[in-house]
Amino acid sequence: MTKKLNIAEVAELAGVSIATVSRVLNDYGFIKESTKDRVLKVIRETNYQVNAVARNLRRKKTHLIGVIISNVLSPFYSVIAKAVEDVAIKNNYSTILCNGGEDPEKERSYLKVLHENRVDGIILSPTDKNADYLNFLVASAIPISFIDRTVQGVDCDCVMVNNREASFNATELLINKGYKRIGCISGPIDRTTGIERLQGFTDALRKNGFTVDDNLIIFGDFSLESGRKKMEELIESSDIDSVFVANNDMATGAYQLIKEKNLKIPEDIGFIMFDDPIWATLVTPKINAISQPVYTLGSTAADLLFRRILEGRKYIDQKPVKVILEVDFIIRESA
Amino acid sequence: MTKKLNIAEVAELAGVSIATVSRVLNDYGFIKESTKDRVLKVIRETNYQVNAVARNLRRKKTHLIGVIISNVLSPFYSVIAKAVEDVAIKNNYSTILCNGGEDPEKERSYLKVLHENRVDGIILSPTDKNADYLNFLVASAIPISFIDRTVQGVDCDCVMVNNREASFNATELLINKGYKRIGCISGPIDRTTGIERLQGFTDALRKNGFTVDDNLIIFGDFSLESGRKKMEELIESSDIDSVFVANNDMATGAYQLIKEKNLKIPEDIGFIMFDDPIWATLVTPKINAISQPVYTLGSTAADLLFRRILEGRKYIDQKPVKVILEVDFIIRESA
DNA sequence: CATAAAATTGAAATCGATTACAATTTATTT
DNA sequence: AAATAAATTGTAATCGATTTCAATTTTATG
Repeated sequence: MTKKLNIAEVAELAGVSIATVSRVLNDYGFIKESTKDRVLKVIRETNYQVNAVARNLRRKKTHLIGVIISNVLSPFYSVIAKAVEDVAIKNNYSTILCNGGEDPEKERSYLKVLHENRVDGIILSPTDKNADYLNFLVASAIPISFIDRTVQGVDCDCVMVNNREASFNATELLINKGYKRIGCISGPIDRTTGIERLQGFTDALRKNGFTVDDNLIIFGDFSLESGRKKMEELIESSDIDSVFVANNDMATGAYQLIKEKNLKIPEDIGFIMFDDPIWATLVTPKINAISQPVYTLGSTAADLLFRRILEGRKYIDQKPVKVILEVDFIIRESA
Repeated sequence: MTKKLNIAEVAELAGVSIATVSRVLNDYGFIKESTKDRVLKVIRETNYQVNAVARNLRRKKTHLIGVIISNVLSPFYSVIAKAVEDVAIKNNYSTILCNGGEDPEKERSYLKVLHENRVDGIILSPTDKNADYLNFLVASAIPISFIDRTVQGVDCDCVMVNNREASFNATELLINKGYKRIGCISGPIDRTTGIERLQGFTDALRKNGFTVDDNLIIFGDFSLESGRKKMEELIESSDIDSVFVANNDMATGAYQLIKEKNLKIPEDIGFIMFDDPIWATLVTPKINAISQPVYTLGSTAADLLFRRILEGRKYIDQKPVKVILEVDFIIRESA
């Protein structure tokens, strides 16, 4: 069990002052080659590693960013996590990943932890219930980027996709294929993604002379389980001939149920989903899907964040940017 | 833009000493109710948040653990990440998630970052190339748990599954179904998971009087792309009638290819895979799979880690534990 | 009421680095 | 060789908390 040294002990061993060791650690100022070598030798031999906690305290920078997403298990969010992490590494930052779980309480508690740990920035896919706390964070000058969703009344950089338009197009495809009783498994309407996708759906119905039948619209919580359950309810209560599902996890659940009930796609039921999970092309027939530029979503949010983090003074007072990325609607064989 | 206060300023505002504020923050020692209320009032009104960096420095504890997995995108590792995070929260810890990417360099660099940041413990799915550095970490008394794989010559707690036995059983099923030319898409043999699963495969062949034909064994790197490519090579070079794929990502790629080539499962080709991704039951026919207790894998590793972290003195010198979990071999319709 | 015990508070050391500034050495320029 | 500039190193303050120890105030006890 080797004792863990601190900078003072390294200095002692090398026969120099603490300041000199710090200088070689950070490679700045003037140091004679020979003393530098001597210090480096000690560092190497003792396996000394700086204490980043002390360094961060002094520097008032942690080189840490926090990411709060609602579900690491979802292929959608895990790609985002990866993208953010990639950008972070490129900027020499590490990432604290937090699983908000669509739970405002948990989200709030994570925000607190991240703030207490003085992360240099936060990327958040918010649940819309923590506006006050978020405004407090914004006020205390910690950069935040929203991803996938925003929060009313909080003014931050954000990156999203054209949910409404994409949902509109998807629904219209169903209409054009001749489906008449089109169901929708929507997300919660207190998420911007939930409401916007639903709006796109109803927009399309109205524009094409359909009446919007509330019985055909049912609300899940974006989880697989809810997708499955809501699909079952939809099939049993209303006589739908097709369905638009508002995200990949719910779509997975819905598809499970359709398969169990032995319904044929696209004959018995037309199927279109927001997101394009890997299984969409593995099953037969292949599923029509709205493919989001997920990686870009994440990397863009991270880029925005680092712009503020790194070029602080220059960007800090700039108005927040809102980036809307275009999705790709892929027509395959399910409607 | 509210200024961020420190404990001294809070003390000032409340008209007490720093020590007193610290006492109410941490709820210990004797404090008069009335002064406590006064301090709490100031804290509330100013939205003061402790600086965890300073606290961590003084306490020599960060309440942070690090998790290095090789791919957040893989459903396997993302479940592990979730499990670890769940356990961490329960213990009032936060998690720094790092994507090792099957790259020893990157893994090494992350270990360094985690160590510098003085995380209280590390969970690692290692690549076997950083034994020295790991031993150095072990020596400096930072608790480590291996998950999914181990490293030769490094003595840590670890949690794995019975890879060899499970692969044996899976392969034997293929044999019993009458397949004669059984291929294997193996993982890299410098990962314990790679070698063990391959051993299970060859064990089964030998026990059943097959000769082990090197042409039927091909090595991927556990990624989707490699699964796809290796499947193609296998089909073109050897005339296999069935295949055992050593993990879910490679299996996904392999399945993509099989579908593109319009091969029928299980008639043209029998298919069995290690892991049980969500799509295994979505496709037709459903795929036989070796289902790992993934969540338990993660939570167990985390439990072991926290045992060492929290009950330090008591466990610190205890011999490392090795936990082997049983997988579930699910026979469906693909062989 | 004096005294001991308990409660309450604060002063100052500490954690381990960074960094401004001062001090000393060495090199360069007249 | 003296004066000046540049290079090298060290001292001490600082970041923002926790915690030990001592000092002071209250309360309890005989």
